[in-house]
Amino acid sequence: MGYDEIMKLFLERGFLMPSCEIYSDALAGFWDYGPHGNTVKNRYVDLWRRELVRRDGMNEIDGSQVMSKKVFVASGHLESFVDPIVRCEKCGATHRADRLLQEATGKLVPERLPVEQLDQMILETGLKCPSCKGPLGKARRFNLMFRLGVGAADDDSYLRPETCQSIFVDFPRLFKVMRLKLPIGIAQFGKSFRNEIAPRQGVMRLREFYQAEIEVFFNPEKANNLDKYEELRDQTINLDLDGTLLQGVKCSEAFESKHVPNKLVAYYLALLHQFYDKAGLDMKRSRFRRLGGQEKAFYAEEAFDFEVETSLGWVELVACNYRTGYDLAAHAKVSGQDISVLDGDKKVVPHVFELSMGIDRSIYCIMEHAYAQEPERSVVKLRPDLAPITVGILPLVNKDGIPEFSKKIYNPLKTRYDVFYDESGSVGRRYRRLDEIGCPACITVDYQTLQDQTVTLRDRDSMKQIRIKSDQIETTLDKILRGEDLFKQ
RNA sequence: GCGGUCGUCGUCCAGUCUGGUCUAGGACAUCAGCCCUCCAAGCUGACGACCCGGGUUCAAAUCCCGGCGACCGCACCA
Repeated sequence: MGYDEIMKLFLERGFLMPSCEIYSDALAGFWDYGPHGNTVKNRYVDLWRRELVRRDGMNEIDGSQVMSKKVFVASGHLESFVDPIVRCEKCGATHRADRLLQEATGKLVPERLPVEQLDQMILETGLKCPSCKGPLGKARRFNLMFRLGVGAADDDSYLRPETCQSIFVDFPRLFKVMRLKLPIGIAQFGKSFRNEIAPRQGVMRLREFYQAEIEVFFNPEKANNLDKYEELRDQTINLDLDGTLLQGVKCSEAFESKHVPNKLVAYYLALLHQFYDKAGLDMKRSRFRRLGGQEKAFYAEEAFDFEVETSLGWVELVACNYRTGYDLAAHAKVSGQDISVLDGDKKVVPHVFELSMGIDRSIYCIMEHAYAQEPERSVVKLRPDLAPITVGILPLVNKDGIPEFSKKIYNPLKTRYDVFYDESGSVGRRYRRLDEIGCPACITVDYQTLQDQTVTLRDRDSMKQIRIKSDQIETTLDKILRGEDLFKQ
């Protein structure tokens, strides 16, 4: 199913809407989650907590979104999270100054060259606009961070462009007071902000977006000394190495053939593969793509993007970056604090391997993979514990005491599950509506219920029905949420 | 940011070229009622829109300008 169908479903069924929609000056790249979208997001994050954070014994924090200027001096974002651009004075086209010069001179032009030097080079080479041969204006740096003025003094600060900087600056205290030992993962779910020049494609590129980031701190001398690696050594992943796709590579093979730098990286790639499998992605359409030198972030020594294939092409869901000691060393230098920690009896500056997950796009891709257009209906085959509604309670008819009995069933379930009570229209219509938002189960109260206290339980995917005792509803729902298939014949 | 295409009920479409008959029409969806013993049935009724601002005109959904947004292409994507 395609992007248009999914976005239509999102807009029509209360998953998502453009932020500030009713105003004419609404900005691109900002979206609000509606009730169903919000529930799916919360449930997705819960899955992330269960299957990555808790499973691996990580610590989760929640840092502030506004951070001081020096954080980004240290992180390199003030200097490097920029594009040097020049604008043509005649046709108005914007170009990357460094790339233009590189093309014209054939020499390497570092991206971080001061703008004065770029201007000088443009003057010397007599560079003109490649589109219209018009004169070029002054080069300037466009920083993708949102700047804020805090307090009456209007102190420079920034909305964080990635959640992980909170983890790095909090790390020294966390390590001490939480009695942490290397290797240790610190995780965070929250908002990040990037002033994209041209946000596109709905939630795929946002200016304000959710990330779930995991920073694994480890002793670089012990990157191959990891007991839990054995648990996942046979887990297979798909690796894309410079355009060559290796499908079904065992974690152990990936390490032994040196496709990944160490056991720790192999283990976390395998763990992430398992996570998305559980989240319901079609893993046959997934890969870890090793990034070449040009593509990597400025802080990454090795990088693998976890990507899935969708109607929009391959979409990056998680950047897996081996950041080395870059971040902690930089924060140590700029802050003047000692950020090294004790590992055994040796002081080390830990290295970092990160799993930087885009939440909004993950949810989009899971929905797209789960959406099926069947001849008679649209159905989203979400795994039950990600569904916005777990169960619908439907009286078959609106008379003879059936609604009353249905409400008796509904009321005690309300506080434990996401339940939806619906008595309007035909029962078939109500099934269809719930299918379309991914609700895995419906309970229908009929005349037999009044006789023997049984209700029908209807399965979203097969549309089959079984009868269960009404006092068995909660245990049955718990089974469904655990992923048990009660409708197999 | 640039270029192209476009913007009408929740959704899809008619109306725009050729200004007035548009008090903006239809279908689907939604809501209420009737009916109703399990997969979008039927009947009755209701709710509901010209993206925003300015201009031209006796008169603007319709023509012009600007803004915002969407899509496609370019560029960008730490």
